[in-house]
Amino acid sequence: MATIKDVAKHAQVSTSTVSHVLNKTRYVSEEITEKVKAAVELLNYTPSALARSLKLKNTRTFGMLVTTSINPFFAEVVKGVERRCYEQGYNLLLCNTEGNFERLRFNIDMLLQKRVDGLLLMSDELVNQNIDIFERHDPVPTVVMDNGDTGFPTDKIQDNAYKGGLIATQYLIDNGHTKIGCIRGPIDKPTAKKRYAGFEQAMHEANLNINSDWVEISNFECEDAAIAFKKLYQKGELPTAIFVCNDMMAMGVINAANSLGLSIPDDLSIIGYDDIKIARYMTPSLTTIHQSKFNLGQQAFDTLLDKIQTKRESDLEIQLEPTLVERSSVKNLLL
Amino acid sequence: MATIKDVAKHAQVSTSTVSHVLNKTRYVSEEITEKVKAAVELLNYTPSALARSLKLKNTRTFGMLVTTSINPFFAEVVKGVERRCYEQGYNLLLCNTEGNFERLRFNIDMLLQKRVDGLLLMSDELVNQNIDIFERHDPVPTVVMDNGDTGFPTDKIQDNAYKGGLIATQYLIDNGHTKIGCIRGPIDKPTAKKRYAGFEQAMHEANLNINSDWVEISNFECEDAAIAFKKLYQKGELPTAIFVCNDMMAMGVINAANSLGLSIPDDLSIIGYDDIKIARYMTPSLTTIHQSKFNLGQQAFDTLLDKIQTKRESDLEIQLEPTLVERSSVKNLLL
DNA sequence: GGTGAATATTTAAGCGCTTATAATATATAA
DNA sequence: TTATATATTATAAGCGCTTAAATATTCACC
Repeated sequence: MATIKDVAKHAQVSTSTVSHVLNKTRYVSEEITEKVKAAVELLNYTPSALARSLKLKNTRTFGMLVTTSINPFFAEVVKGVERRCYEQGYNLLLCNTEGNFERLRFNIDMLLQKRVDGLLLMSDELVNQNIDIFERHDPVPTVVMDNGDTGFPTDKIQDNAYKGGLIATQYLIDNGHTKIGCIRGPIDKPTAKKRYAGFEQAMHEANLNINSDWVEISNFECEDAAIAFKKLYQKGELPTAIFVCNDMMAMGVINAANSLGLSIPDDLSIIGYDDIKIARYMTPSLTTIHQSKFNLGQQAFDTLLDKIQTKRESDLEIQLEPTLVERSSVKNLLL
Repeated sequence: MATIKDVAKHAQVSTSTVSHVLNKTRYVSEEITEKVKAAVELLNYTPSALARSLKLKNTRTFGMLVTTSINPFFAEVVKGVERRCYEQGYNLLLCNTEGNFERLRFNIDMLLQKRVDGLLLMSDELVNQNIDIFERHDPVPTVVMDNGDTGFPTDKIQDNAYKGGLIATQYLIDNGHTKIGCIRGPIDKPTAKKRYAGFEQAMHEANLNINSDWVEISNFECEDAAIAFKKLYQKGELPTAIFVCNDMMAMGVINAANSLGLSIPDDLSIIGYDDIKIARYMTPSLTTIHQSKFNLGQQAFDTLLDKIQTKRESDLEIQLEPTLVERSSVKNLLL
């Protein structure tokens, strides 16, 4: 593989001149520029970003940690990040933690050895774990995309989960529902907690009781939500509406309800959360809380880039506001 | 940031000794090993993979190009690759082409500058385009995960799309359907072509006519498939079953059919292709052709790794066999 | 023609590693 | 005791780049 030296030799100039014409870092005469370019062409020269990075101390690469990129929610956020990377000439090293803390540690180690310029963390495993990894290394610019407490200072960008839960529940109430259930996320995940807190608050404000038979805990996945719903179903009387705390679970619930002979929204109304791309194409189309995942991704990237470029010391905290998307999975009981 | 020199100085040994204890590349006495490890601990030393790679001429990083990682099919394949990367201590640089050839070129350029050890290509933009990019650079071990002709020699790993189309259609026929339509993928995509060819063959073998009113071309996405179905619907008589050439399109079709007042599978049977994770949770659960995306990803990784480790010159071509997954979206007319 | 300023190019050090080779200390045999 | 083999560690070159400093060249002006 040709190096800058080979190019220099062929063009009969010094390596520094080659470097300067390649990077346009200072004036080089027309004649020499041409010679260099010809040599580059001839030798199929491709500069080594490795050597360059070693010298420059930056890699134009970000590392991103995600619980599982297979989940449409994460996938859409990653896409937003990746898009911005492309636009800004960065690359993305993507790692899944698959819910495994050891894997998180290992991946962060590798990313730091590869000297990524920054880190994007969207992995729950992080939260409330001892982050000695970050103490062990020099601090890398980081932005966390999660609602949890991280235990170390960092930029944070997140959806206003509390408000989202509130809006979702209020919408059900506004449609005349009073018997309202909830299939929520894990007890220990801050995002799940906040969405549920919004639910509680809305119920409280409307002077409605929360029937504990109608509250199930699940894990944000299709499969388990279907199971959770069946459990709820077997307890006897059904609520008329359920706030299912993310769209993937809503999909599982709709499927389970259907196979139990329930028609949505006629027998049971469902509202989801996230507005993943496929929500619109569920049957029935899912009414849900929209959070802009693409934006979340882009903003996270921009925040990170800003931190690096401006060497900002302070930590930013950005909240995105969720909005309601009305589709066909909630029945209006007042009509 | 501490370097190997700092560690050496603190441990009062040479850098070469430090390197050897870190990499276990030769015997170092117990005593000195301890001293080195203590210094590493003390200084929070993290070796620079950059410098290491520059010297060693390998990065333990693969680049992967994907049309769009948001598509569940791609996402699942990527996940398989990523899993394997983790297991083998590799990292993945993920790039989306978003259907843009310029972006493909640019990304490949970046990946090669970053000196990835290998390339995984699962991007349609590639096919039949002039791949001067690969001529311009030294050859990088590459595996293509697509049915298309690449125009340059490479390992290839793909699903037997023709057979999949055949199986899907035969299943509809075996269930008593004779009026069968197809919503297929783009004319110019080899995968789409092969799936459709399987459809044609099955129809032919069963002496069934293909009604051109019942064949629509779409683009493997929800949105457009919904539109395509509506077009088909407006033409008059409906088929009793449709082979929809991937699951995402099937989701769009089911949704569209529903909003037109059609019940699936009672009024219309649908079979999909891919068996993406959410297929089971569609309403009704989607009968489809399973191709092992996770396997596809893992095999692609393994093939690439093998190519590198064994310096294999010849090109491998692996076909994965699709299988039928029976669920609830196809009605048996014979009962 | 000689001078200094401005312009254009080269030299060489260094980024943080690995590793072939050299050097040194220690053990063994003659 | 000396020569030789063995075990352990150090020296130094080089991977492919960037860039400060040094050098060479051009040119205006007296």
